[in-house]
Amino acid sequence: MTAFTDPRRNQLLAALPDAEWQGWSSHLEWVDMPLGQVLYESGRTLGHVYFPVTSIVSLLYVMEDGASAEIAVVGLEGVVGISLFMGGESTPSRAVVQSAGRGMRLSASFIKAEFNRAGPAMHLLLRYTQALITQMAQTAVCNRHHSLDQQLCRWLLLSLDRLDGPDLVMTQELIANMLGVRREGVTEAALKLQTIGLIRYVRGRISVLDRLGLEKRTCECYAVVKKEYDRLLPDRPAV
Amino acid sequence: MTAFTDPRRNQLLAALPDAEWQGWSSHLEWVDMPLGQVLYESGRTLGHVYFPVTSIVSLLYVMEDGASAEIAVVGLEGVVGISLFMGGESTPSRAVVQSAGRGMRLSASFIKAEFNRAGPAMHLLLRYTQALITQMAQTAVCNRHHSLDQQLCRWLLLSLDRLDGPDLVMTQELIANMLGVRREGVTEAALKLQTIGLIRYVRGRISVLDRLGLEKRTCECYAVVKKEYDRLLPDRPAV
DNA sequence: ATGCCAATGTTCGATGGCGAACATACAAAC
DNA sequence: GTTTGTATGTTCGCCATCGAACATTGGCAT
Repeated sequence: MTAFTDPRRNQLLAALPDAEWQGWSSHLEWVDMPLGQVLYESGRTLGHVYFPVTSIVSLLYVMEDGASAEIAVVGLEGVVGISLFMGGESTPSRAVVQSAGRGMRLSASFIKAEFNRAGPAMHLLLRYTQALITQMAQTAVCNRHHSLDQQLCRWLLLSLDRLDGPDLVMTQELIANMLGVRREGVTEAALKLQTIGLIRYVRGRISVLDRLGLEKRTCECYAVVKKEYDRLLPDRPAV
Repeated sequence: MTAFTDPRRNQLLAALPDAEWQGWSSHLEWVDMPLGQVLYESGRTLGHVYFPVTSIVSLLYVMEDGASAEIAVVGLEGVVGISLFMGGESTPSRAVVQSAGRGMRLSASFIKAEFNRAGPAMHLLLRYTQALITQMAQTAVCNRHHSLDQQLCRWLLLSLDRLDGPDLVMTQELIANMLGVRREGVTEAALKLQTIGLIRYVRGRISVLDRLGLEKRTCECYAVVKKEYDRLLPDRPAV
């Protein structure tokens, strides 16, 4: 079983105490998560929660006029569908697979039952939810104050953290949709990054050449969020 | 006991089943919440959670350069300090009293213990947290896509919903700080609103004359958030 | 190999908000 | 009534992003 097919590459599943993991593993099922798949739609009740393993999922809000904005991103560090255990059953946002891959899912009834046991799994999911809240808050701040350049760097880093290698399969058009800006704006920003040697891209494939350079160029938002995830979600099971 | 001094004007306290309320009431204490008071600071562990009764609290992020942006607002419908029961103990944001008034507070240890009983109080707090998440998400969207004009309307409406009358005690300078924009921008937007007769203001006191007019002028974000609060937090105790 | 289409590159004027500087006006204190 | 400080009003040039229109390029299908 390689790192790519180990379900516990997902850090929430990895952080689950063994006792819980025993119970969960027979209920977890692999799902393919192709690019563009909509895991859930605004206002719709969810049937499952999804633990991305090699995929990345965007939470985004689609406005009445069709424009959109990314609210947060979920990858191997988290879970999609928190409204199931938070009690609301749905949210006004949409979840779309932003980077194809695989993940594990659990039925709504199972995760709710496990959550309501009020044990370590619940506390783990709640700490994850708080980290997600931080990401959303920082997205709001970033949208207010930072340049497209900086936001692109932040977005690339957030994606990179959730992938295995330095390559993202992602057109500028899609990035623009996520960030809620024009495609041309992304083109210009990406050109600058390529010119100074931080990235290289060809038709929908972006390679990050200089990760540190991106970190220097982005705003504080990236570090704030990363630090908070690290603080709230230690790598190994907590007793 | 007037509406102003009834602790259960706070809608979370009101929604608490009587059994829980019995246990809580002796631990709740009134606190004055003067304008500008910092309830908690970024990264600091909290000593209490606060249930605003007549006050309004802003959650905001202060950047390294001193600029700020409001992430969400909490009034009689909610509680300040969710990180205590979410398990993180702190957040990277700051909570500041935006509109002076009173509130009730509970010690960190008490609220954590109550939450961990995993009963109706926990589920109520979690549903509130989900509503707050929606507000944050919509703030991110609004910051990305909507004009200062629309955002000012949204902000006025959010404040109005948490107050008793049509008057806000609030300078344009402070509003600008919350929204993360320049004071001059707020002045211009407010002038327009005053010219068309939606509001009237004099030196730090804003009177809303035409609430419906504001609702027509603001973006969809306001309605999305309001609808979600109404859906997640029914007025009366849930069994 | 050719054609086609998705992806990227380029340019234009328009616009909303910024930063700075300064003017006015109200209200409370003296 | 005068003073003083806070609150609001006004202006100007600047810049990032927008919206639209169009050019170029790379890779896949046939």
